[in-house]
Amino acid sequence: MSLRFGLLGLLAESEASGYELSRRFQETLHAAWPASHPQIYTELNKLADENLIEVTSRGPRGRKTYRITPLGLAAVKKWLAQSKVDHTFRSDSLLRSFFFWLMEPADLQKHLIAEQAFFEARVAEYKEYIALKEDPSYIMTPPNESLRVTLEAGVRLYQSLADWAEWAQKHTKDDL
Amino acid sequence: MSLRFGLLGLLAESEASGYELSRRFQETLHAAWPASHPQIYTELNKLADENLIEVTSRGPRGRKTYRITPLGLAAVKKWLAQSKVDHTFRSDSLLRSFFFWLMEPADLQKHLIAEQAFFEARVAEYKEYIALKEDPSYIMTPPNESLRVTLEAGVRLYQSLADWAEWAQKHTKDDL
DNA sequence: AAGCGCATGTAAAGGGTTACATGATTGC
DNA sequence: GCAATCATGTAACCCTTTACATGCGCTT
Repeated sequence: MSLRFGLLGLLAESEASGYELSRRFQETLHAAWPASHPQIYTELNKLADENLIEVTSRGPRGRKTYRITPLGLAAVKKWLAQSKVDHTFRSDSLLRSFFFWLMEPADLQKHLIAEQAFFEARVAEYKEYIALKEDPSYIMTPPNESLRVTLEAGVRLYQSLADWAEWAQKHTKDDL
Repeated sequence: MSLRFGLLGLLAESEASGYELSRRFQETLHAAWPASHPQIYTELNKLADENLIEVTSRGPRGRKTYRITPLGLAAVKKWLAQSKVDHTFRSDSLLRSFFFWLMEPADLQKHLIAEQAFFEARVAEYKEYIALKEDPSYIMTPPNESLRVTLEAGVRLYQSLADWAEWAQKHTKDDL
């Protein structure tokens, strides 16, 4: 159910075509909610059927530009204000940690070092993005303010996992 | 693909029936990889077909106890040592944060307070679990050592989100 | 004219949730 | 005898991924 609201949320900011939404998903929302292009195009057609969005123009190569309707805007706002947050959490990374005891110590150390590097790379990526926004020449629109808040979550989340991976290296080494 | 390895990993520790595995998933792995009972029973039958596990006994009420086979044990170990970690991350909670600018300030504050409380409750839960393990009378088996490492990840992860939710309250308030 | 990027889709398969269904055993 | 818990499963539906398919427009 979240994909549709991700799309509606992006369209609340400005009109866009499926292709543009696909790219914006890739660049930003992807970190919190991955979506592939067939899924996006399918969902856009459904949203249009339900009158939550509408086609405003057709360009070259069959390009369709969508705009959110008042009905659609009301739907996102209702989702944000009234629906229960789904706290489902799935992580291959953490699932593996339950079974570290089945790994060769050398493999485990290698694994944890790679994990730490991965998480730190994410932290660096988000910090760089934040730095761009803190440049005084950068125009702070409301959507950009929100993006700033999301990026802060990303930095903190991945920093905590990087620290964990580092801690786990020491913790599992001591026990040998 | 991760579900099967979650089941194999649990069976590597000891024999169990589908019902027991279902309950153990609920208690522990659930936090990193939720699984419902129809999914578990279906997967167990597939694993048995592929000779990765085998039925060792049948009890009352059609109860079947499964044991991991050497083939199955090799499969989990290979998964742990050789397969790429899937870093896919999905979070309704973070997705919403992209669209905070669409919320009424009062609703946003309420939302962030509730999120903080939720994350803090998780932290408390995991810390309590860790405290149990740190009791000197507690026997530290290898699986329990790993569980300790996983719980540490849980504490750090949810603490970072709780801190973020608190930070976001201030950050979004200042801008009004 | 060839090749790349734009642009949208369909189809099949896999993974996951929810609802439905059934029946045995235990404890009161 | 009744209710709760044990115990396993099927069916339908939804969401997501991957592979396949098509064609336009721009640049070289």
